[in-house]
Order: sequence, then structure tokens, then C-alpha cells
Amino acid sequence: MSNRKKRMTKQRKTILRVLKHTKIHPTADWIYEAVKKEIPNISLGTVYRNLNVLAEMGKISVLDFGSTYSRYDGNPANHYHFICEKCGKIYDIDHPLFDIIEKEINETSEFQVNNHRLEFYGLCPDCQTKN
Amino acid sequence: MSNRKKRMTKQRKTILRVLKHTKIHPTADWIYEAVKKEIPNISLGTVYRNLNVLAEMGKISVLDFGSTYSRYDGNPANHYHFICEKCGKIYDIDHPLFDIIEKEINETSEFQVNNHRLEFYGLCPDCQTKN
DNA sequence: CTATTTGCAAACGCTTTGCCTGATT
DNA sequence: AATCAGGCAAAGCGTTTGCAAATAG
Repeated sequence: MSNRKKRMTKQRKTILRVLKHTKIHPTADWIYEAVKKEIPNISLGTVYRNLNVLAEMGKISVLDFGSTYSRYDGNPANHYHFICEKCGKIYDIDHPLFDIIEKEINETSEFQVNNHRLEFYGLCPDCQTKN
Repeated sequence: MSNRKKRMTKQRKTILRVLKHTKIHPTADWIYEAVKKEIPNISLGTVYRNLNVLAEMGKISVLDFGSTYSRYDGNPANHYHFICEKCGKIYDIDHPLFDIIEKEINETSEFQVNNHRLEFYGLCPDCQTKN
């Protein structure tokens, strides 16, 4: 799948160009509507397929977990998560980075930060040793 | 909705207890299966409803992105995002925190961090002034 | 040529909701 | 008694997929 030859069809090119020329981090549907102005009979399925292909090729990136499951956490206090890329387990990370990070952004940008969310990806201790 | 009186039913209590006693950040379905061992005729809808109520009450937290839509980004390079809580716009934040943050966690925990994801929430410049 | 891609529509899978009965205060 | 919660099943909704026709290389 990932190592097959990719064609640069009119649809794929247009989707990529539209996405490269906006800063609003659009949804698939927004892209669909935008591309439809050039290719009126394009289908939403094609947009989704191409967005996935383009992400696979590393030309764009996807924000969000799509339609995966929500996870629930019995601890309502602010803390970070570590997600193991091998076994999929989610761990809590207690580290006092909160204040530092928000202070830093508040001081170096015009944004007013009220909250943030930070997730780490990598290998958990178990998966580092096993194999 | 949020300010109505909440009853602590057997179902709600059990769901909360099960969630408080695990560290695996389970999915709704996992919770459903676990609670079913105590309340065999509980329904999945009840689990979802109660998870939402418990989150509203601040007793648990939900790990997802609030929105069900995926967002696409024409910039595949690593960067952070700022999401305005008022107008919903998503902005890029370019700040050289990447190396510092990963180094910090790599040095103070047994996790091997390969990547991370950081999002800020608050008010964008426009929404700070426009009352 | 022929493997990839498209358009269409149906299927998917997680989550929410409507309705009515049952439980709680 | 009045209100809130539960069970069940169907609907919602963004996303994926199967298939025949179209097309890039």
C-alpha cells in the first residue's frame, strides 16, 4: 500500500494545492467544497482517500484521532500522557512542565493561553526491552 | 443540563469506581464490559451517557479532541497549534520547545520519546479585544 | 496496456438520542 | 408526586470501502 506507485491525478494535485494555500487547517468537507469549484464532480470519498494518501506520503499532516475510540481517564487533574507506539498502552506522565510551557507561550506570542494538552509518543519501558 | 441535580445511581457509581481503579485509560466499550460483570443488563448507551455526565461533573476526563472532524494541515513539519476557544480558529505556533520538552522527558522518565504533540487553548488576539 | 484512481453509494463503527419504563429524592 | 436515569433500538455522522468505469504513465 505505502510502497506502491502513486499517480499525480488532477484530483490529488488540486487537493494538495488547495491545502497548501490555506492556513485554516480545514476539515475534509471544507476541502471537498473548495475543490468542487474546480472539479465539480469530485466525490467526497476521493477527497478522503487522497488526504490519506498525501498524509502517507508525508506531504501533509492530520490533526486528530479521526474515528478512533475516545479514552476515559479517572483522574480529572491536569497531567500528560505517554502513548506507546508499539503496544498502544497509555501512561500518565506527571511532570511540572505546565506552568513553564504556558508562561513561555504567553510571553512570546499574542495568544492568551488558558490551557494546553501535551502527548508523548514512543516506546514504553516494556516495549524497549522486549525484542 | 449541567446544573441539574445529579443522582448517584448504581450504574453511575459502578462506572466511576471501575474507572478510578484502572490505569489503562479505557475505552467506553472496555468500561461497558467491566461494568457488565456487576450489572449484567446495563446498556452501552447508559455507559456513554454516564461518562459524559461524570466528565461534566469534573470527576473524570476524556481524551479526545472535542471535535469529531479531522483537520488537515498542508504543513507536514513539526509545529504546534493554538486553538481559539471562542472562534474555533486554529493557528500555527512556531516555537523551539520541541527539543527541550523531549529531552526533559527522556531524561526524567523511563519512556523513550520519539515524538510529541502539543496544543494550546485560549483566546486568539482577535477574540481578546472583540470583548 | 494495465495497475492505479475515481465516482457513487452502501457499509462501518463509535456515539448520541428518542421513547417509554423504572428508580430516586 | 415530580424528576431524573436506565434499557433498548434506531438514528447520526464522519469516514471507509467495494465495485465497475475511467485514466495516468
